[in-house]
Amino acid sequence: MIRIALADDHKMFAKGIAGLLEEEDDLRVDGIFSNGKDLLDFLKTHEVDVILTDMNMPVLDGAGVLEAIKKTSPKTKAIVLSMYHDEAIYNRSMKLGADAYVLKNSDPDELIYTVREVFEGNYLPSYSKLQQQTESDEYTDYYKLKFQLSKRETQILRMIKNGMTNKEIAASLNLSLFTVEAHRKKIHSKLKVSSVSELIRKAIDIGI
Amino acid sequence: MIRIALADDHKMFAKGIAGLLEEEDDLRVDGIFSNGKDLLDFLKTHEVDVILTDMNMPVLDGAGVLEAIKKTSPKTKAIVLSMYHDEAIYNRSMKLGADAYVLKNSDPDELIYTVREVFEGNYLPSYSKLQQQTESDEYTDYYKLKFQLSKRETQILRMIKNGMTNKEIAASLNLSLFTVEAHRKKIHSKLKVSSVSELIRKAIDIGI
DNA sequence: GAAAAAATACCCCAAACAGGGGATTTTTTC
DNA sequence: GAAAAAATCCCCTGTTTGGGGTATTTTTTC
Repeated sequence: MIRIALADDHKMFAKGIAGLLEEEDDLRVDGIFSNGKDLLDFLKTHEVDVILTDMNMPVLDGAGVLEAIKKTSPKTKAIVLSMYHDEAIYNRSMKLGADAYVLKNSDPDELIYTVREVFEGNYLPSYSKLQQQTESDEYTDYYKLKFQLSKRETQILRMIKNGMTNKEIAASLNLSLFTVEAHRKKIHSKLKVSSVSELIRKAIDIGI
Repeated sequence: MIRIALADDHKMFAKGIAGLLEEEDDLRVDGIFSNGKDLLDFLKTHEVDVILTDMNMPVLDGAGVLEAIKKTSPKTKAIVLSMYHDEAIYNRSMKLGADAYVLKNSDPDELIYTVREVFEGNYLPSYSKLQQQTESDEYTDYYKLKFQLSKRETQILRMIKNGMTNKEIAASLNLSLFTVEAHRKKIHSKLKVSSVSELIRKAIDIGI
């Protein structure tokens, strides 16, 4: 039996995940919390095998949880739940000792699989696994078909969504600023938007 | 027994909500779908009392679901689940015949309460109810305390997040463009961000 | 009712974005 | 291997943001 505790400030989502995991015979959710502090308090008196934590939480965020866990109960495995396909957040999580990084809009089976593998100690986190999570998502596929974004466009859209400027994107991909601007114009026309804010919103909606 | 069917493209979330509702003795979830079309297909052969639907879905979105439902099974009540505290989306939902509009980051009890009231025919949707949903959220409270955003700042942040430009916001609130810019600068310094994209992301993180 | 906070409005300047065009090279597809 | 699509780069122009000020009026708070 794999004992689990989780923290996520979106209560509906937290309860949701818990129900999902409880359906599995070998998984048991012992605690559901909506911030990191409540989770850590719980862990003072209860032992679990795996914790799932969101990064953005009030009072004590995911980073704080990871740090504390690695100190106080190093045997406990930690899986980060994140809304963002963002390399910077991914790297920060790993540095803080996370054992896995799962996107919130990935398939529920993906999460269950990861919990088991992490528990067994067989899971080797990598950024390419994160790539796969978004790529295997059938709905992203649908939108890819609907909006016909090319690979480069998808990549750049993701970077814009993650808060990067055209200049930063150009530097990061070794492209001319003009090229990035050209891609951006194409993205705008394909997604029928005309500003960053609309763009980001659309990107979130279609789960890119 | 209130019979429910729901559609949301975030599978984890959909399964989550379902589990949450199933915990109540008087609620039963007969179908969980990840797009509007699958939900409508189900409704051809099954009768339910209340449907819950996300607005942003592939294949057939929430608007399409509402339109179809009101035609084919007008007795079925429809509740819109939305990520966005956005008056435009709210109004569109209502125009299309939604019986209620519930935010995804509101309290689970809020949703359960709304399902029951809508089923009983006692629920009168209003935009002020939407206001309450965000305001009663304890975590938004936490962030309000942390970042000390004023009312006006919160309002403007929400409008920026919803894709409006300073000019549009100024026009909509009957303010000078300078004023909106001034507020925006304050918001930036309070949230420690320096661009729209970071701003929107932060707004989503703190659930505004 | 005085002090503090919020909301309002304005100026300046530099940086970033948005949209219009055109053109070449590389890669994919059939 | 020809045609189509994707990716690259450049120019021009106007709009929108971002950050630095200052200052007055309105509202809140104690």
